Amino acid sequence: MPSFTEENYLKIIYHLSGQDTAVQTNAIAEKMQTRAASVTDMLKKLAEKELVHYVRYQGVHLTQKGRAAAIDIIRKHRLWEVFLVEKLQFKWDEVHEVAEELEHIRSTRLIERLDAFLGFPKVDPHGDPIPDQHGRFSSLPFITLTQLTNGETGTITGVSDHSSVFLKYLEKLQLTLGQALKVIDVMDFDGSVELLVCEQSIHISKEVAKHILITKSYV
Amino acid sequence: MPSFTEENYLKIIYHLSGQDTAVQTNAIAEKMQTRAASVTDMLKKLAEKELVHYVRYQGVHLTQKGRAAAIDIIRKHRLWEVFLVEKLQFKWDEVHEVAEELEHIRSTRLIERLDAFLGFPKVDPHGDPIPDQHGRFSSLPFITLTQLTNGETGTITGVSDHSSVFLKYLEKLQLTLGQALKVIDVMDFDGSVELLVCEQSIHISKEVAKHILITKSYV
DNA sequence: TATTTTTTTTAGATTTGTCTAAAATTATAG
DNA sequence: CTATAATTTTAGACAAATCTAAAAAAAATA
Repeated sequence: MPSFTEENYLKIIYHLSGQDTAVQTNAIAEKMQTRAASVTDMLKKLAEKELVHYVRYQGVHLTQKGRAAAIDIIRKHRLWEVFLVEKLQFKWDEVHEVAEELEHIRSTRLIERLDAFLGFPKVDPHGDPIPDQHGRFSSLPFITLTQLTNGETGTITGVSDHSSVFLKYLEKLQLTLGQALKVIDVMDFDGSVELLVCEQSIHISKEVAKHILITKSYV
Repeated sequence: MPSFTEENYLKIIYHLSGQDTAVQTNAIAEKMQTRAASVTDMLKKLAEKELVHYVRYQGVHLTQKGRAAAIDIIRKHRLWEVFLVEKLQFKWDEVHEVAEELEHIRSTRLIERLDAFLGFPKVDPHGDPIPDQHGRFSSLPFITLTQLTNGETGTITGVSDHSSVFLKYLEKLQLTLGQALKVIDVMDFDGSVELLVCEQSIHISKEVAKHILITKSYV
């Protein structure tokens, strides 16, 4: 079984993986808050354990086994986040750090019973889908708010930045999960967006819009 | 803040501490499943951090600071055990290992909210008292079943062995928390005990009786 | 294509917690 | 009270995960 640290590497490699582009050493180093040399060392070890495919100077990608391990950690992380918000009254911007710790608890029975206790939730407090026992996502087709054009409407179903500052900012603007909105105008020069939310007009930057995930509605 | 391993040492030293007798290196080694040499190394480090008083060849005992840290871990361990039994339908013999992991999660907010969520329980599923935020126990005066004499009655309010085998055995005999019982006879030659439980007579060894904690009733 | 820059890897050291084997200390027994 | 036994500590080593500094490879630029 992978160590605590190995699990963190796998999770980060998973999140950095696009469709068949290899993940670079430096990218991992930045996310792990460590040095490239340390990453190289770890990649060799993970390759040894057949959790990643690794070719020197070419970056890595996960093997089947590595991906399964990563998804398992993500499952645990997201279930614990639901627990913290639903049962312990944490706010959506308070859960990340604690879930980072809880995700490493090793007990299959625990996580299956937690899942049942929570009523088999499909998404976490940020709208991210929770994989089932077999690692399958019931994935809703997300688009970002920047992909909506003038006059289109949708519902906020996720966010792609989990930092406390970002989430607190959204909350202040009432841009929380489930919120319906309409794009009034997208500014050409900077991509910022004017929205109609709760019958009020608000204005957000492109940077913010990029991290808000939408399910389009066709009214 | 102490490391994961340091926390385990503190907890074990706490459990091995009697009234002002120093705890021996070998005793710690046995509980930690490690070698005496490793324990010596760790004791030096804990002494450095002022978590224990340590004199070479004389054993250790906890400082105020060390005791507070140990009690904090015990509090977390026991609260998680209550959670596992009350909310996730674990049995009392299944919780120990998982709680050993959960007790190391570092979040004051988490543990205070968990406490509230559970309704501020006073004892864990084995009857052990749960210290409050300030490390205070609401300690009931326990005696062991071996201290009851012929004809005396009492209620099971705790156990001092948390192993799965022991707990499963008790369960089979219906010797669970809250169970009322009466001592019919204590055998002189081996200290084994004949009990009246649920209107049935059962016989248990001294070894077993020693680990059953009783609150005496005066009927 | 040759040169510079960026990225990645190697080599060697450090820290944490562990180990074995041997030495030192304390306890026990005749 | 000395000899033996048990306990504890030191010395030196190891594995995991990290680091710095320098070398190697790949990418970018002229």
